[in-house]
Amino acid sequence: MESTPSRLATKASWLISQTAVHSRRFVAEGFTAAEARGYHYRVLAALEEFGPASQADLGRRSRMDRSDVVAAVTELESQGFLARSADPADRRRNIVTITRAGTQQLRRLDRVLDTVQDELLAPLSAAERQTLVALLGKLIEHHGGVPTS
Amino acid sequence: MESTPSRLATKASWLISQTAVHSRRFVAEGFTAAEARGYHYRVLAALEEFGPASQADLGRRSRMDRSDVVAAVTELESQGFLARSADPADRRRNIVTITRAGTQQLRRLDRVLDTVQDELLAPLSAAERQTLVALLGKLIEHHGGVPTS
DNA sequence: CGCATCTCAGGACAACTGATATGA
DNA sequence: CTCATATCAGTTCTCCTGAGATGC
Repeated sequence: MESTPSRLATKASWLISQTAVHSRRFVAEGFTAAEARGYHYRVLAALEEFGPASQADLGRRSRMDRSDVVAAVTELESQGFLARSADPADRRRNIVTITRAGTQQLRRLDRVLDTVQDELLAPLSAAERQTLVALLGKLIEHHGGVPTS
Repeated sequence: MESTPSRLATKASWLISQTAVHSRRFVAEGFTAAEARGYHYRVLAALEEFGPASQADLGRRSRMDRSDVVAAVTELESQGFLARSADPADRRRNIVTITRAGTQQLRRLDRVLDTVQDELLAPLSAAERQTLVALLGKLIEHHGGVPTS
């Protein structure tokens, strides 16, 4: 039974990346079934919560690179989950709007993520889950990624 | 001030992947300076802790795909950090051995990771860090990646 | 024969960079 | 002119798949 080098167990960077691997596996499973990817969820979530926005705004809100926003929006548009239209007030901008189908897709993906949540955090008690979420939120906030607020 | 969609803050999968992003950024910074990658560290760590091994064993121990082990070992060999030699008892196998330079490189990378640790976990108290490590370890263990034990 | 080992080719994702065109 | 926006082309890294050659 090959065991993992013990020094890795003391490195937070290793623990986090490995946890992320498991998480990604679960997410990918559910998302590919819905013909979606992580970027799609982020864009749809930002659109529903903040309303129509330019692609630059979407990128800032969902912490995505401008070029990845272009690709994600193009894909979501071809799936009918959002619409691109020129902004008459600023002709550089595209106004991106979520469609009814897009909202439904978002609900679907939300359900996928809730399922992932349960699978991923299965070994933890409710209190432990809360603690983990709080600690991770603290880290992200400190490093520039404000979660809630 | 663009804020992140609040629904994301409640999804553990998002929190973990975002934390992993920050972590990877820190690690990459230190590792590229040492001309190394994550795979290199894993291989060297396994070699030092368990001694010479075949590439298949290295893959199982460091949880790497067989094809990635090939690439990592080739790179480390060309850097002089390990040596490949044929196993006389089983001619399918390569016996991989860490060199003195490889051990030194491992120490260097260890120092990098310790620095990353401090940067990444900066906002957490010592007790919180311990809690986080324990919770993540629990998750990984449950999902098939035994850390210490 | 089945099975394990090593190797290579290449795909999927997420994150990122640089260049370009256009318009505020 | 400077800055922002949108787009395209291409890179890196990790994880993963499939196929082939060789040897147990």
